[in-house]
Amino acid sequence: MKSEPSAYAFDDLVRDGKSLWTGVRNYQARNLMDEMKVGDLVLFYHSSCVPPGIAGLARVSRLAVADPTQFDAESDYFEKRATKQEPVWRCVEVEPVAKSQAVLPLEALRADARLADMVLLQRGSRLSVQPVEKPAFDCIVKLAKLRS
DNA sequence: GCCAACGTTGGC
DNA sequence: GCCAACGTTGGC
Repeated sequence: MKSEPSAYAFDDLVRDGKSLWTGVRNYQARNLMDEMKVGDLVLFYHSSCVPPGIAGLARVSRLAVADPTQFDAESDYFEKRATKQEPVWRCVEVEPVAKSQAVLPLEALRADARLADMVLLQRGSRLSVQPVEKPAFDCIVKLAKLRS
């Protein structure tokens, strides 16, 4: 799951203890969150920063629920099509598990042949929630020295 | 249903 | 700041 650290960094999640992953406004990303189960592990990726990369490991602590920001007319994420009965956007809740010893930079991911098939590394991959195959996940956990 | 225009993402 | 890639919008 990607986040711009200037908006919400891994350390913010550590500080908060848990957080609803609000603001996702892409159907594919939403559908991926719908499939998540409590306990699923999440790589927390920092985007649009220097360096972009894996900042930590998190875990799904609550199944997808209606994203409350869609009902808030003051929010950037307001969705006028949404009603309480029929929400459009959902979000899971996540909690921190481990922080990367150092941010594992995108450049290092690209340099590792074992990760070549990752969605993240495909050309023009902009999805903010992406699936990660277990071999790639395990590889990154080792590279970033994340204990899970 | 097509597709051009537009806005956003995100690495560089 | 640039720009490629992608998703969405809306006219037709």
